[in-house]
Amino acid sequence: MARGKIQIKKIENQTNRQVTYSKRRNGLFKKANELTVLCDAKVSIVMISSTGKLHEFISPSITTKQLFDLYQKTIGVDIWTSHYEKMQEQLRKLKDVNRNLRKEIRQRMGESLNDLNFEQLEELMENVDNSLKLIRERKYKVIGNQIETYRKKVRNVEEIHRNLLLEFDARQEDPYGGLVEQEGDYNSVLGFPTGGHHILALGLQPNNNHHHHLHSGGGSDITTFALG
Amino acid sequence: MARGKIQIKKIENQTNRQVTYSKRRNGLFKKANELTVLCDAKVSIVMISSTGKLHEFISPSITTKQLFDLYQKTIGVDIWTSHYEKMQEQLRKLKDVNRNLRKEIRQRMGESLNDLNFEQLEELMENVDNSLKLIRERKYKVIGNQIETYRKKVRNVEEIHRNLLLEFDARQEDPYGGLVEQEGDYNSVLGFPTGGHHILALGLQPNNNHHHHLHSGGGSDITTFALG
DNA sequence: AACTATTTATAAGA
DNA sequence: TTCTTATAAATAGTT
Repeated sequence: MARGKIQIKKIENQTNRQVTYSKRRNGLFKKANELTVLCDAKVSIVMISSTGKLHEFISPSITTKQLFDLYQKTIGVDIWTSHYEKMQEQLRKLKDVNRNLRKEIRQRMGESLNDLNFEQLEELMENVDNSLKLIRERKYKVIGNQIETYRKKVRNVEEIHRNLLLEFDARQEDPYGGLVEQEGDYNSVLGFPTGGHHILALGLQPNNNHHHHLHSGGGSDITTFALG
Repeated sequence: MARGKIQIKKIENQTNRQVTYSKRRNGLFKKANELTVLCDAKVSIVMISSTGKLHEFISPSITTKQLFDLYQKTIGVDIWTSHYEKMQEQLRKLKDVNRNLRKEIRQRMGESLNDLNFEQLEELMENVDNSLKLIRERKYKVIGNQIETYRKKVRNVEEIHRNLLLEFDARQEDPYGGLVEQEGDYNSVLGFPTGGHHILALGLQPNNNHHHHLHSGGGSDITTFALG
């Protein structure tokens, strides 16, 4: 539009084409900006040059995505948008449900009771009381199970004990081997890594007031034990 | 740009603004079209006027959607997809939180206790027990408030009653007017549409066994009342 | 919408 | 790319 009129048709010279693209792109963006300001409009320009380069103009008051969302809403609904809106709706509902669940818990914990009237409080109390009973019941059942388990373990230990005694009687003439080496079995049977000791330790505790010393060799020295 | 230079700032006159918008929009689209042809480029322009109207230009060789898809691919950060994935993540988390909240409630209701061990049951029981105390406290407070409210109403009624008796005494000589006309007040003060009657009806009941008659003129006639 | 005096954009050259 | 500048095009204000 200067130094001679031109035909509006593709510029075949590649360099010229790129120069013109650059110049006119600037011109277009400048005009778009003026339009934005003068007319309080929102403008988005996206362009891709013949070499594949992308340039965009967007009014300062908006983002390309926002404008595109608006465009979709106005022109027609595409799949993505409807999917997106469904997800938003779902999110909203979940948050709502969540809030209500939290409120229910708070009320069951004795908080946020201000909007409940007398009848509702009465109902809540009865409900929580029932729950308490159920939990207590369950607890007793768990205790019962544990007792039963221990009872079985004890029976097992007693059985082993009996067998050991029999074995001990059988080996009266053989002083080697016997109770001491077997002690480990008690613990493993009880399922106590260390605590198993207690059962034996409580009943029989070394009395340290007596200065006793372990002798090597067989003798009449006896370590004394006192009840703890 | 003609008949005088203009400042690039919002045109305040609404009509001028719309005229300019229309003219410049045409100019912009014409330039965009020239750019498309001359430089073999792809151009999309989407604009929304200050009145909310949407206009678009798109190069003949492409659709707006295609160009936006290209835009996404080129800009890379793929605004829709990342947004979409964030939403899905958010949804997933919310559902998770939701499930946990429901489980907590069920446990507080004495259900789904199977995965709790003895200590956890003990803790839960204590917790629910505490909650129960809080709710009971609140209930008592609500009861207390109600009692207080009624106490005030009763006091109010008593006050009115006293005043009526005084008035009644004062009108000993005037048998006209008095108790009957005032009866309506009792009800309204108590806030009972019908029940209010009881309180007074019990205390003060005309004894119909005595055939009493209201005399005109001052006299010593006294209506007698008996406890109901 | 059309007109037109001016401003602005820009093609070609440097 | 940028600058220059002659000239084409756009457009502000008016009718």
